[in-house]
Amino acid sequence: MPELPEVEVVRGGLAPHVDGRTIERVEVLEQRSLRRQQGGPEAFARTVEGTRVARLERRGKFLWWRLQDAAGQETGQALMTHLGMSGQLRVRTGASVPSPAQASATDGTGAVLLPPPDPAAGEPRGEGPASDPHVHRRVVLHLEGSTLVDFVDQRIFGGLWTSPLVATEDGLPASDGSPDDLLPEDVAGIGRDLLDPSLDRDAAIAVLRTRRAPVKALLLDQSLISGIGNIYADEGLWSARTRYDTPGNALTRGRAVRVLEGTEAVMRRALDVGGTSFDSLYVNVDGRSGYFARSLAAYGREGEPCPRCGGTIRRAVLQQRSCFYCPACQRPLRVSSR
DNA sequence: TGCCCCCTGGAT
DNA sequence: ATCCAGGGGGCA
Repeated sequence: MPELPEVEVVRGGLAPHVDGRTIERVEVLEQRSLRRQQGGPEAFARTVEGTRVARLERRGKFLWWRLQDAAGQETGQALMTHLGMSGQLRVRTGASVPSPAQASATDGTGAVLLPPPDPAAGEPRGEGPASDPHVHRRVVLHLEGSTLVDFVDQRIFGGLWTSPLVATEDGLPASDGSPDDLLPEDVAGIGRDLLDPSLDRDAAIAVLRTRRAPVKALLLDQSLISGIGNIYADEGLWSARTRYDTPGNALTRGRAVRVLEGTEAVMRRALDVGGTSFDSLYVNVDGRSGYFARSLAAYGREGEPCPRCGGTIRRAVLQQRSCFYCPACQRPLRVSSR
């Protein structure tokens, strides 16, 4: 589900509910969701329980919670979250548990505020167990003030774990708005993302243009630039009239710039839409509702007309992932022999 | 740099 | 039954 804009929407929606709150208890319902935790669930609980949330930060698709102790000193550990393909973070507050009818109405949008499980009533709509988030709840974080954060993840590709903070290599803030240069060790190998003011675009473009791999593979490589997933890669490439399989070293500098700028623009638009469609009580974890229905030019539109030139959008496969592109206005490019 | 795998479903 | 799904890690 989530690429950078969706994760950022989650971060923004979650922050007011968790900032400054103590994580009193962690409840692990599915051990596989802690696969990446060193030392297992016990270490996870030990590192997280009793700490206070100092701040939420994000780089690319990684979202982490910086933790502090009761005295307000940071512990040097981050609570990592990655949503994988199907992960969601949902807030429940004791004061505002909606009726089952309200919960059903919000179900399709991925909005939050879940009622407690109600086995007697069942699902009032035709929503089967698979669309009932309770079925896929994997971890519950119990915060002070009757605030619960559910980690819901159908496919268990995402997860929660802890990672010690280290300094960035370049000494710059870890991400947009970071107060210092600390970031989780597990994020050290992840490139800065397109919303990060410290991203060195010239360097990224230079690297893109040295590689022979298809440009889409390079966009999806999180170590170079992070946050771009399958959808935004296709949309960014479409906006730059560039085919997914163009070798990186076939890109002119101008074209490489347009690919990155186009991808960034699509992400910012998605973020704007996501940002307006939820209020502070809802952490929207499903961009589909507001944004995807309308704005995608190519992704998922095989057989439909290209909104720019009227050509027919086609689907291809690269690295076991779908690529949607317009064969008419995204022309193949070859490395010029020179 | 490509393939395989990790998982659980929904759609066809 | 088969294919598909917005994630990434590990492997030759």
